Amino acid sequence: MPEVPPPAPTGDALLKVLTALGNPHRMRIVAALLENRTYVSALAREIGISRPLLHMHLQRLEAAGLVTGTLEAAEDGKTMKYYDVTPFVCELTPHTVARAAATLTDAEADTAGRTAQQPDRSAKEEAK
Amino acid sequence: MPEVPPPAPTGDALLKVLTALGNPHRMRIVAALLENRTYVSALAREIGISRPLLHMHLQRLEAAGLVTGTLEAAEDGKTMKYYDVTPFVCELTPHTVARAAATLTDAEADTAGRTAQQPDRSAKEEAK
DNA sequence: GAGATGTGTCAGAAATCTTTGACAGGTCCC
DNA sequence: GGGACCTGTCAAAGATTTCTGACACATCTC
Repeated sequence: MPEVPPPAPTGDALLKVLTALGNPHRMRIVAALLENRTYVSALAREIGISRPLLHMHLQRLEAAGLVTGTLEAAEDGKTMKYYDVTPFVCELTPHTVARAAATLTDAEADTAGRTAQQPDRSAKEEAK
Repeated sequence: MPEVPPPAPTGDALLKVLTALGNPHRMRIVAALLENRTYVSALAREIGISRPLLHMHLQRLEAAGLVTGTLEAAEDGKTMKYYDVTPFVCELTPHTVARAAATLTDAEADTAGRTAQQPDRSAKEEAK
């Protein structure tokens, strides 16, 4: 097993995780997916929301790196998208929050697209 | 130190923490307050936002239990509200999220039924 | 008194997030 | 050819959150 480094998330990454998890539906989605992986339609029926809505929520969770979706072919040939939760670990304390806040790229001028994910980060800010 | 009990936050409490922390300004507020406590007006100048806006953000953070504000009298008699960050600890993993999701009192919009339930227990300041 | 500081509140824009309904495609089985 | 499933997308409403400009009060100093 490789060394487990301190996550030390960048400000943007932590912000994405927090906004992704800060929603009742998405918390329930993680809970349902942790118990047993399923595909989109079944999950929508399970938690009682529409498919387009679930699709959006899953996209948000996946963009934050909390779940991963894989397109799989069932025996009968139908393609279904199964989702699994990522074994993420994130410790939330004043210190970790402050540390992340220091690397927040506030004016996020990312191209407006639906596949918005991990913007490149190269600038490290040096305070004081 | 004695045994540190697992926080085991209720779904609503965790949700409140996540939505409170899931905002660039509020993350920066926690960071600034961790470095040194201040009063509202000074903090507003420090991070460059208006006082009413900061007031709202602080209220949100305090409602989540992440910071605490105390009204103190300066030497010259002016009353200023100083804020400190609470030493919160919250581990974010699929398991903790799922555990919290199980106790979510989400559907608060109960159109027909009237269930006795007050998730909000805020102590009001005594009006002058 | 005026002017500086501090506190808090309020309505209303502005921006963002959530949700719905309809649409597109695909594969199977009767 | 339907249906019954699966996948995805889109535009537009609906509901929240964010933000700004005012306003109110208080104290101290000039």
